Amino acid sequence: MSGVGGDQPEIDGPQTDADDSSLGVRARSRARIEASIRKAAEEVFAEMGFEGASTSLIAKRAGLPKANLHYYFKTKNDLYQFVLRDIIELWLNTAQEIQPDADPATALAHYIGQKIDLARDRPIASRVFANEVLHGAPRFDRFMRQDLKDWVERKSAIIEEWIGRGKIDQIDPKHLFFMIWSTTQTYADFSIQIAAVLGRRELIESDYQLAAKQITHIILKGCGLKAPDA
Amino acid sequence: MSGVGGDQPEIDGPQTDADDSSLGVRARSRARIEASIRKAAEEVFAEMGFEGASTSLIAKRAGLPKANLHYYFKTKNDLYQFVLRDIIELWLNTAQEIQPDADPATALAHYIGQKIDLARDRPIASRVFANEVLHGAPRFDRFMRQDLKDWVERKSAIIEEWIGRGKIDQIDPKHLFFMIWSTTQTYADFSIQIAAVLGRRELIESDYQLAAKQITHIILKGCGLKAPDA
DNA sequence: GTCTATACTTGGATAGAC
DNA sequence: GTCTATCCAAGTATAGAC
Repeated sequence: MSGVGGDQPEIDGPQTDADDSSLGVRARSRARIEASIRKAAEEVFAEMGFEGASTSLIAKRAGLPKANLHYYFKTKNDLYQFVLRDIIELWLNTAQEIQPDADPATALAHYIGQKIDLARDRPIASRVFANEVLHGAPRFDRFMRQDLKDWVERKSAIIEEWIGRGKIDQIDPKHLFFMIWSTTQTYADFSIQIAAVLGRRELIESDYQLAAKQITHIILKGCGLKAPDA
Repeated sequence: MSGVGGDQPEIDGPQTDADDSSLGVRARSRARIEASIRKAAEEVFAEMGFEGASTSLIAKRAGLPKANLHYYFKTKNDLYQFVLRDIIELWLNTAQEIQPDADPATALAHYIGQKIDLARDRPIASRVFANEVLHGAPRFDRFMRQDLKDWVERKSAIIEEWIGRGKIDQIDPKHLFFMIWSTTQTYADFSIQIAAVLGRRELIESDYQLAAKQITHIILKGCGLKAPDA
């Protein structure tokens, strides 16, 4: 059952009406329910992992009976795929500013800021992603070997071009991405550990700000860039 | 012999591991079996998480019947604690070279190298740790809020001293540790993702070497340090 | 479309023979 | 100390009433 896109999860439900005229109200209602299921599922998958998550708990948090959830998503795996698709989209939509003609310092600073914002605003999505990868990505392989690999290669080519033009030190672009991903996502995935070390119950706004500032400073300076004028 | 599994939760005992030269035949046999159980358990916990791991699979991989495993470890949680202790020790034994009179560049470079070595040599232990933190550290809280927090505060005080003496740029020591942890451990925890992006089935020696080199370079330069003479 | 009740399966843990 | 057989709880999924 590997592959996110190979066999797409049925976001339209078990049996769509051949008749489109009934869409309106019903489809809206369905969309609302699916959204509340997705939110509950994301939380539970993040907390307990795929195996640990129980459909009954997800149903309870979404405020409907377990059997009803199985009406909307035939299997637990279908529901999981539904959640993952959302997360993949978040990932692939970052780093828009990394472009050949951009200023490297500005673009990288912006990218790091974007990733820290995601860590603060969507930590749960990040944890579902991390959990999947951590456990061997059995339901995620296609995304990583195709979409993500392509993404990195496109972005790395741009950085290579920056290097060629002498706009940035000669570093390995791919490992630079691994560095940016890890340093920023750690504030979502391992926020509990960081909060514990900082003596807090949970991270606060100034923690994220300091993190973004210091990560940006060290990486930019480490790559031979000066802080952007911003 | 009296030490039959049930009466003493192996977790908290000061009991040492494999050094069994002074023990009897029975204890030696017990230690061997416990070691094989630990190895199997570490693998299974890393792959499936705590909830997903089944004692039957652990028993199977350790080459003994399930009931027998429950003879050595009364509950799944006891076994998990047993595995965690080993990992905690690994963590707390790093960064010996971070000392007030050390050269910052040398000490940090060595620490980063040590962490990358761990990522390469003990990725499974790292993943069990990561999984525990990722899911809210329900069985790990005390370690993080006490031992680890103390550890970071001791080490951070040393770095503050370096800063005071002008040996290193003025950075936040704690967030520097978060940065070193995340950039290095990502090569264990998310090695599957990194390998996928690099187009490999698994990471190879040169990947770790390049990672260590680039992480060290960027962090040292980013902190205003020159590469150590080494 | 939604809910109640239930069938079926897996997995943690134990009893008791050897 | 070790193994077979078994109990019991939890969890996925479905049948069928409304």
